[in-house]
Amino acid sequence: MISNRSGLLNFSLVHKDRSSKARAGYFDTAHGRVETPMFMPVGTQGTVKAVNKNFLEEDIKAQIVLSNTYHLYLRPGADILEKAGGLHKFMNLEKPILTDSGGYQVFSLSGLRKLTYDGVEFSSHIDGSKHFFSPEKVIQIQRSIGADIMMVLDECTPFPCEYDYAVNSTKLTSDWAILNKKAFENTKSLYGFDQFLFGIIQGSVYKDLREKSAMDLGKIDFDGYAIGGLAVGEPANVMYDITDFTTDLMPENKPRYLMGVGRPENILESIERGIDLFDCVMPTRNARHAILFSWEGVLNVRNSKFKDDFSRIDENCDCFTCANYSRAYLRHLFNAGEILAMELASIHNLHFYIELVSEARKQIIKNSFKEWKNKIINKISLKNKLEE
RNA sequence: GGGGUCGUAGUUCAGCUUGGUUAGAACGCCUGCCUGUCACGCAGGAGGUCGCGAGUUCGAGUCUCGUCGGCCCCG
Repeated sequence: MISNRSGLLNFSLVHKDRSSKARAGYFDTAHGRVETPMFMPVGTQGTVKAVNKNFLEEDIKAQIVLSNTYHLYLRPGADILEKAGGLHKFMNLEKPILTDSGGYQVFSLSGLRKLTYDGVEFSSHIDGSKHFFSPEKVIQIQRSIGADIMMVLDECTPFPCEYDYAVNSTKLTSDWAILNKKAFENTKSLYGFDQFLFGIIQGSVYKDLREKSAMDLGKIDFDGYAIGGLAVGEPANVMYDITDFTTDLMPENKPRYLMGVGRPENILESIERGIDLFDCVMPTRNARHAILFSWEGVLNVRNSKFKDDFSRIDENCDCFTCANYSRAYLRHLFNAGEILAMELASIHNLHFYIELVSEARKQIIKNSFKEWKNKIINKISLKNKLEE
């Protein structure tokens, strides 16, 4: 049965941690189940950069991938995606897909943009052509994409952000949320399966605005709720504080998604504060820049000390890269500018991120999350200090 | 043997005509950064007795002479 009503996503809590707000759960989409906490690899342009389908599914074990409305709208365009039968068929991925609305791009590519109550006018980073995004337009595009989970159009405030600006911005995001929901209800899935809609709570670093935003959005029955506007340059303790504050105001029976976060330690701290979903470019972008994550901390595999280090990146990792190649070989590939370097590093980093959240889930169910989290974070930061 | 030409950073070169702060570039090397991805990107750093020796000059990578080495041409 296809529905164009939100509030129908089946999210089940499997276990709640006794000593923190951490929770383990799952939800189902037409393209499969997502176990939470979960990390979503970022596939902005309909591809997780440098990683093919086989590795994504079988080695990395991604359960859901994030893509992007702004980028797919500009290229290849909604018409091509419709002709292809949606993004799943186009990129040949039978996994759940969540699409960001483009709200972040409006903020991050803000060189040329004009915000009004009706939407945002912006110019393409590709050819400079002018375009207009409204809540309705963004829903329509996400229908063409066929994302399992669509995100509302919002305004992502920068950091620092003046209080007065944040007040107006948060109000705009709340007003847009209503329009997003209406557009969602007035349109239908194009490809024969249910799509869901998540709202985004804004409010910058101001608790009263976060509270207002959470209340406004809470009145609208979204399938899940995201916290936006964090990890944009504010100190980590501020991010944790706002996250902790905001999750208390979010429905318990719906997925909570902290957008754009983050470093491994950010993710663990946020799981502790009640977050279920994450996405971040860090494992993939940093992989392409030779930064590898591991259970022992971070290493820059371009460093000369690895030139004759034939050990694996991480003794405790069983990803394809670690099973087959050494640090010295990775360093050689990066130094030589070989494409394989980015592929192998991306596979490893994504494998690590997904294993990190999967292990967190197991620890939550075992009621040992907090101890485990402290141990892991100490290990990672101790190693990072030794590196200095 | 005679003539020409070139010797400057690890590499390839610029600077010399017209002498003047701390001799530059590219690549390479080293290090750091990256949080709802436009970008195999961005930022920084180390590295040179300017082949060697004299001379002219207040001052020489630059002008003069010698010398050593590479390459080319003529015998």
